[in-house]
Amino acid sequence: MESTDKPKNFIRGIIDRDLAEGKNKSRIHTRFPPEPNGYLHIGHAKSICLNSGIARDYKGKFNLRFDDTNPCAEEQEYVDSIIADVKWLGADWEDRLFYASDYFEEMYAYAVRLIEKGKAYVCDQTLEEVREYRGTIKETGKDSPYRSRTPKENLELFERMSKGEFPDGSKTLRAKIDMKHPNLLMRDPVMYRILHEEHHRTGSKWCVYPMYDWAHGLEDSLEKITHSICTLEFETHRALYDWFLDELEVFHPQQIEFARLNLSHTVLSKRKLLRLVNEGYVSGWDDPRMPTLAGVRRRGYTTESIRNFCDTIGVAKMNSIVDIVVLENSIREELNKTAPRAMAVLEPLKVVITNYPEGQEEELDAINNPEDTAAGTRKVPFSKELYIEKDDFQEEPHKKFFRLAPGREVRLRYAYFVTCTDVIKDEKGEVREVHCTYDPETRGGDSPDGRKVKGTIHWVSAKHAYEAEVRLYDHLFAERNPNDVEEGKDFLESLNPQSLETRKKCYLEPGLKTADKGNRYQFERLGYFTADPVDSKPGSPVFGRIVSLRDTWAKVSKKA
RNA sequence: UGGCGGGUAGUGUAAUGGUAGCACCGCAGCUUUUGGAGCUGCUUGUCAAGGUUCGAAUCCUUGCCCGCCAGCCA
Repeated sequence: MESTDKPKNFIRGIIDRDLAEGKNKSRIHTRFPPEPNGYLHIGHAKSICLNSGIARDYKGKFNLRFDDTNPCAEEQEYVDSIIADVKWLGADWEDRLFYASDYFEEMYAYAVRLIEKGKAYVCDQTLEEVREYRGTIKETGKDSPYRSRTPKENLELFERMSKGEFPDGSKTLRAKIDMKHPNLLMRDPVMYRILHEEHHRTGSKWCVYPMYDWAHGLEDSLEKITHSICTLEFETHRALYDWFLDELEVFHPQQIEFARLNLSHTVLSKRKLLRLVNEGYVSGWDDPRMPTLAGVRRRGYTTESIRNFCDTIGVAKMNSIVDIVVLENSIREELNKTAPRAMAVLEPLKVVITNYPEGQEEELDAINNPEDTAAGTRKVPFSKELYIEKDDFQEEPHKKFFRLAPGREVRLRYAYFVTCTDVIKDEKGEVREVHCTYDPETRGGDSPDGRKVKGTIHWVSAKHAYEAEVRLYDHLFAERNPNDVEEGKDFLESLNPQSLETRKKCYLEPGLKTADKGNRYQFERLGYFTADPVDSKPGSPVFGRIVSLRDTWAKVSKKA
């Protein structure tokens, strides 16, 4: 590869070699083949970025294909969400959106060819019999008694199967390979099963449906895919993939396997995510706490951040668990550069500027983004009564605490130097409000006499502040380890209780009232927040935290 | 006494026989109109034992450890 900024991995190494050898006439064609039985999650993003990234960098093509060969769990809603998510990630399939179900006719014809060749037969064994005859890891299998049917018989039976003459499970079409093969998958695998089930696209047209191993290679072959990239658990399937394509003597793509993504503290299993949705633990697949693409998008993650994340984690064949902080870092890195700053107070403490004229108001200039001068400035209203963050005041300051304390002068960001003169407490001894004096000479936050303050704190004008709702959900749904649930325990028991969403009132500078849905902000020192694209209403955005506190995660990790 | 695939700092990933690098985490210093921002620096690694070689993370042998496979799921 000529460019060094492109990701390096073993798959690109294979492609470089293939290209050097002129394989497939130096054509590169990849695909992403999800089954529409759930929403896509961050793990899928890895595959999408890998496949579409290769097509992009090598000037090849990339297909989006729905592997909809099992009507039982597949739904149009999932198809729609997957299309939206892949598009959001910026993968471009141009006009090549395909469905395995579009190939059912061709697959059928190929199956007939295999039967004619004497390489496939109709089997009447029950599920239990098939299992029993398959043998085990240590013992070889036994031939099915139906294995010796003639091609003529098989042809006739297969036709009757597809016409719906037999009930579900009564017959299968099986490849005739080797019941003693050390690889269990090669012991006469099922190619077609009978399923009198409504398919989300083909309706009731079919009642025999192809199995993954039979269908997938054909789909790849039909689309002239050059590199069929899939996850590690399909490694043992490659022998079968190759066997079918060799027997059929059709275009033969190369299957390459890589390790799927595991994220620490994160559930990345469609089955489990489906339970969270169905059992009401979350509001839906796009709940901001979900690791689905719809979820992280709603939470405030950007396309760019997910793509950078995928580049960062790399591609290999080793099973590994990527630390969740790597994901968080990817969005933090971007938002630090792009998100406008705003002042906000989550835990208010009232501050009265005693020497500020009663009823006076003024507007001060605040920088929108110190990382990006082009973002300009905005006006922030100031008045006699303010709110500051409770944490920004300590009556008896610790050694390393440089913010507000009795007798101490600090800067109100973009406003004035103030000095704390009084602390007002209630009968319980709790600090209710703090009185300060301000220095009118320090307007804007700099002192003409050059005196320095050690702390700068953020604030909002009590009178002007916009009272909004913030949601402090913690990151995703967290477990100590994704696949490491104790024996016999439900994974729900290991969910991090801090994932639970907390809603609270907060005070924001008034300009945020008109924040558009999906806008992202850095609330000074409090973190990154986004105006929820789903729950926000015009004029009253609801803000959700995008990145959770690093400290929280440190605590969780220590406990775990 | 099955088959297949893997083991590189704490984590993840490069280096296809030629200086073991990068990112995240961690630590230290500096800096900042709030830092979880910025800058600079630092610690830590080739599963083990043999072998081939001038030279091995890389090739060979043996061992150890880990993952996947016994759906009419994908």
